[in-house]
Amino acid sequence: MGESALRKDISNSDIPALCVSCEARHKGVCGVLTPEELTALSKHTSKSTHTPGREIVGETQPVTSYANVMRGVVKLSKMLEDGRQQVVGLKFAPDLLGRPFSQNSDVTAEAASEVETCNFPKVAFESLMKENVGLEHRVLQQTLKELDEARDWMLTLGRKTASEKVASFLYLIATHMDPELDVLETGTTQFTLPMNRSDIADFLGLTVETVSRQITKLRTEKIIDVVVNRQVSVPNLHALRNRCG
Amino acid sequence: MGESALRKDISNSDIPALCVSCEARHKGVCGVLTPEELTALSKHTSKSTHTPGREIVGETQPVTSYANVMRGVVKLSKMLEDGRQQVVGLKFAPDLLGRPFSQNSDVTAEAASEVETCNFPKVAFESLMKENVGLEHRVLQQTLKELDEARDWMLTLGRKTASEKVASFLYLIATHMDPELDVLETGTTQFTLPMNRSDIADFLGLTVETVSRQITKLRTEKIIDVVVNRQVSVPNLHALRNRCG
DNA sequence: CGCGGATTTGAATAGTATCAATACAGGTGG
DNA sequence: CCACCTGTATTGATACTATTCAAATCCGCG
Repeated sequence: MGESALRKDISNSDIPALCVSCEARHKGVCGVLTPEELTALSKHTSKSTHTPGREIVGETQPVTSYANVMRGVVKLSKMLEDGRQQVVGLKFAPDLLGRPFSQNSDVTAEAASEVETCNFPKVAFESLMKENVGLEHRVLQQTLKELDEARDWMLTLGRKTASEKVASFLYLIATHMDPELDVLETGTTQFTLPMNRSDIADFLGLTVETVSRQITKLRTEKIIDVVVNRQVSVPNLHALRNRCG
Repeated sequence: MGESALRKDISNSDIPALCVSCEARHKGVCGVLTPEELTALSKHTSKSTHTPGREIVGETQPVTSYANVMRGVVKLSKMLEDGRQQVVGLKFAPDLLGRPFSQNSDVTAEAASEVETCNFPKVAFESLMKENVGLEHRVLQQTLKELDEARDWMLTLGRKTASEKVASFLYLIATHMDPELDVLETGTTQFTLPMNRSDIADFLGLTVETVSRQITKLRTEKIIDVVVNRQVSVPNLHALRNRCG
């Protein structure tokens, strides 16, 4: 097991071209990697784009690679034998996709919107985790964040009304889609929903019809403004927040 | 930062008395610690017992220690301002209680049944994590397990009927309370529910009345036998499993 | 412009919550 | 040891929310 010499004084030109403008290098797991490690890893990486609905990683199917979400939204979902489906998480850039130390993921990862990912082989990443303890630390941090989010959503699924669920979803998207958005800001925010009504219903544990009715209700109450289908604008984020229960 | 010399050839007598019969040392996070580390950590540990309902760690309140669950069941819950509550997780021995790297937990940990914990200061444990990378690895493993469980439960909360929810809960308890139980076993299993109907309702996102009705229904259908209130026996675990959706 | 899938709207129904009353379990004191 | 008492659990009647099934409308796109 080699010692990894840490050198911070390396210019940007030593960083792989792929990584230079990547969000994951700053806020994601790659942030703890040295230029040398980035270069080594980048030898095995490939970028790919996924159209909405395209399955990225199947349920209980062997997973041989990890991927950073670079653009778009990925939905993680679970299904019952009879087809009932539940979206159990959404991944935004620069989140990491992949279940460490497990040969098969028990969730399905699917592109919700148009998605761009940066993929690297499972083995390459896991051996890097052994060399650079900071990387494992970062993975732990992200996993803890995901756990917090999952538990927040359990409260939504178990205890909120349909109306509160829809408001919570819109609030979640509003605060995650626009990186510039200051959560304390009360000004108008506008965004494109990264998924269709059916996916939203599966995320909220509701039917499409109920989601649609609640969106209509929020619109007539002037909490949101649906410009056209997926285009939503929120005049006052606090007012929306107050509808989340 | 000192190097930790690994010596495996140390007899049991070097292990702190507290740890000798502790489940956490075998299956829990303490399993990766060397006898020296165990001894060092045990200087700061204390055992405590909690009666049902006793709050172990409060929501958004500073957390200064971790704890291993040694006996009993701890429930983790979240609450809305208006009092609606959702249980977001159950901890059994030898699970670790505590949110790494965060000053305040956003969930409330409360003894569901009578609980015994082994507590150690946050700082002692976290500095040990820095020295022994295996410990952080173990924490990551447990966090990933919790995330899997949280997502499983999201499917239950979002997509299952009241009847399936209650069956799922009973199945979960049946397979977690009796460590001897082989899940593939079809023989009769009997156990004591570690919590009251109100807690069960908060775990399932239902009301007490609905939980009660569904238990009654499962009983009349001979799927379970309620000996007395908390004492449940399951003649055929597969039959119960089939009711989980 | 017209087609097809997505979304919204409508009416009837089912499932769960709510409110109220009763029954039960388990502990206490006579 | 039994009667009582208190909190927990069950049962009942009704209200209400969300689902289901069906139809209409909208949106994006060729």
